[in-house]
Amino acid sequence: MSPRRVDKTARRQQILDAAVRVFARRGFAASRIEDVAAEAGIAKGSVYMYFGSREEILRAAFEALASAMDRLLEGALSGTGPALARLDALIRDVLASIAAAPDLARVLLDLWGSGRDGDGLPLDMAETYGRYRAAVAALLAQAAAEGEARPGVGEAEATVIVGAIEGCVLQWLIDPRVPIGELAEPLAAVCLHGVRGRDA
Amino acid sequence: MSPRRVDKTARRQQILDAAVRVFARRGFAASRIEDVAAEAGIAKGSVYMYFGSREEILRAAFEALASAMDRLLEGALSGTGPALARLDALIRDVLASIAAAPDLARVLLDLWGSGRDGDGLPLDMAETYGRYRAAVAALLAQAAAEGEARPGVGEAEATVIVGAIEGCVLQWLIDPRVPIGELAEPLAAVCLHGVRGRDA
Amino acid sequence: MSPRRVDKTARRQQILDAAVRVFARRGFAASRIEDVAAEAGIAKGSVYMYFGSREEILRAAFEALASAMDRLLEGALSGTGPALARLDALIRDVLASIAAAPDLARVLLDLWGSGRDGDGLPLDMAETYGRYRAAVAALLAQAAAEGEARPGVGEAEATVIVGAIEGCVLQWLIDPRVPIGELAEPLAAVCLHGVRGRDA
Amino acid sequence: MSPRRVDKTARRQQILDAAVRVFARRGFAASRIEDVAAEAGIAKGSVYMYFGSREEILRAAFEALASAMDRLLEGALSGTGPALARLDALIRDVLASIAAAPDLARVLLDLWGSGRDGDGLPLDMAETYGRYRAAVAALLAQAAAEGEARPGVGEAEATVIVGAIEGCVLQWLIDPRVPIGELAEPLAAVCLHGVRGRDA
DNA sequence: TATGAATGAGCGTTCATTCAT
DNA sequence: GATGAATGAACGCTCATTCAT
Repeated sequence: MSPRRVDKTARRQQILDAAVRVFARRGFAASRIEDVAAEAGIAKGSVYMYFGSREEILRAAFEALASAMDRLLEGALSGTGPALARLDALIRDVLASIAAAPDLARVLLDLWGSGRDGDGLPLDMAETYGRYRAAVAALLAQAAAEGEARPGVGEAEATVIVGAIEGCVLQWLIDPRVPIGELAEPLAAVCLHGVRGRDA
Repeated sequence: MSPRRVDKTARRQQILDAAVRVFARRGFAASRIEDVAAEAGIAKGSVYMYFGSREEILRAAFEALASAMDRLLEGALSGTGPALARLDALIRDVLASIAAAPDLARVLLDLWGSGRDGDGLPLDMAETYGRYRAAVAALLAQAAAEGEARPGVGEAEATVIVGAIEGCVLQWLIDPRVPIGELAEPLAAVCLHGVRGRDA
Repeated sequence: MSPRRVDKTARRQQILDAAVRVFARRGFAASRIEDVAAEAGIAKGSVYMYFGSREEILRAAFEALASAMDRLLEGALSGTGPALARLDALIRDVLASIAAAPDLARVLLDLWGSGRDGDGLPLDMAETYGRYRAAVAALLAQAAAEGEARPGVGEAEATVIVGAIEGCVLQWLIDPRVPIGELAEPLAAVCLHGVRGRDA
Repeated sequence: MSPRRVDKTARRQQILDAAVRVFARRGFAASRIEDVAAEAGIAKGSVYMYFGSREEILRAAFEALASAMDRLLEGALSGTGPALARLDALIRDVLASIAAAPDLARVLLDLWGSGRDGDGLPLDMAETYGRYRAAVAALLAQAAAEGEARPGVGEAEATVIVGAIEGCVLQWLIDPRVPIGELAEPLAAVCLHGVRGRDA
């Protein structure tokens, strides 16, 4: 009548957190369900009470990442103030967000490659990055309207800026010695002014 | 040098090319030795006459990619002319190189994540990207010396520029609709002048 | 006898009925304890308050079937009147009994194969069918004594008659379009007179 | 250039034979692929070179059984001579066929129950038995035309005769002490003349 | 040299059973 | 009593690798 009570949502999150740590350490392909269970301190079979399959855990990690990113984009778009300042803030927020959850960020290495032919993981990373670019493009368009960006900046420049951010993350993922925490400043500076400098 | 029909090197290359096509299509994790053999038009067991293991094929792909990149970096560093022009040319060359061998480029998705705990693949991607950044940093330093870049540009800006290039490649890998071929121009423009523009 | 809502026996029967429906639908091998519990409207763990194991439920179904059959055989043997008439009635009763509880009958498909090496189910189906044959043989012997069956009919003919009955049931189990309800008449006719007919 | 050579068909048959022995012993549900492989003297994985799944092995057994039966029915229908004599011969042939391959016959216990909801085995046992009944019905119709069976014998009587045959097999499967080899005579006698006897 | 049949370790997933509440 | 979360042994299947030919 009063059975064992558990917060299923919390449990699921606990497993997801454990999985993210394991994925970060070994990569998704080399991560065994048993590793995840051990990291979560539960039995192998128990994982399947909360996730239907190994892939579903990866998808959950993707969703966590994507919704965090969407929150940031939303914030940048709905903010007030000059567009360029908001772009600058977005750059800082994205890097801060990644530094705050580095294990989750490491899963990007597995996520970027997902969705190819055989893996049954239609994560729609493409759409997520599309939204990313669209948000940055919108900020650039506003900045141009405000006279703070040169006329004509558009999708291509948005791709470059998104690329610069994600490319910095990529380098840090490949080599943790890359000082991700100190990159916000130069990242914003280069994106806004280039290496020739504000007045070169 | 004394070929009986095809020499070992050519055969090995043929298998590597086939493997790269398969990896590009399905990702390394989902690529079976049998798929590679079939794509190469040989028998499964024959692959092992040229590669010691499945991982070794991926390592060979990495080496092809890394040496192509080194060749480009070498060219940029040893070239003559203004450093900024050589950086601009490097950016174009990298993108052209990727567009010329898109399947090999797609393997980056698997390579970036390699070298983690469990996968027995000490590829030293980190060092490769370190050389990449060092080359760009050297160009920036020269440009600064030439008065073409603002003083103080260094490692951090090099990381941002490498990030911008690779981040554009990343976006194209995630979504082939991203027009990688048209990105050289805006990439160079943003890296050199930022979105505010040459005279903003 | 002192029920707190429902007594244990009724609850057990309720679970058995549910199990029989599930077994009939999916077969024993594909039937999960959870399916049975859901069909019974109780929780999975509760099944174990009434049955020691999954196999024990199947054994209970066997016992229900066997005791129903024994009741029928008992009736035929203890009845009065000509033996052949009682055999005729037995045939009708068996078919009627099966038509009255078709789900239970479907479990025969799982029961017939039980008791083999690995399944830990010593159901003694063999003995049940032995009693079945013995009863029919007894009726035949009486019929022969009454001059209503040819002399010499014995175990073998009993096996054929039991076979004919169960073989008709088998065909209906395999294909429900077989009109089990209309088979009593021709079954009795063939067993008693053959296809050549009463006066062929 | 001259790789190991095997007769794939023979190998497949060897595995099927082994599987049939295992299925006969433990039943399909309790038979592990590893048991089959061990019985065949090969490794577990090798089974999958010849069968796509565990179920496919059972299906192959079904097909062997069904085609043997079809051959017998074909023979009876295409034979010459009085229809009743051919029915008599069919009965003997079926029993002889089963006695000649008792392990294969034991698989019937698993086959009869196949094709239910959850098991993904659309074996069409129903159609096989439909052909069986149709053949017997055709023989009976011919016999009636020849004046050797009473008019009006039809599908129902065919069902009874098929039932009698298969029901005898069933009893032998349940209890190997049932003398299947000695049942042809009484089976034919009862089917043709009933227990009252030729001239009762 | 090339082959492809054979291997067997390894893993994802299932589910009967247990037991704390 | 009743529950349902948790367990972990078990098994189907895969596939990198080997090796006899």
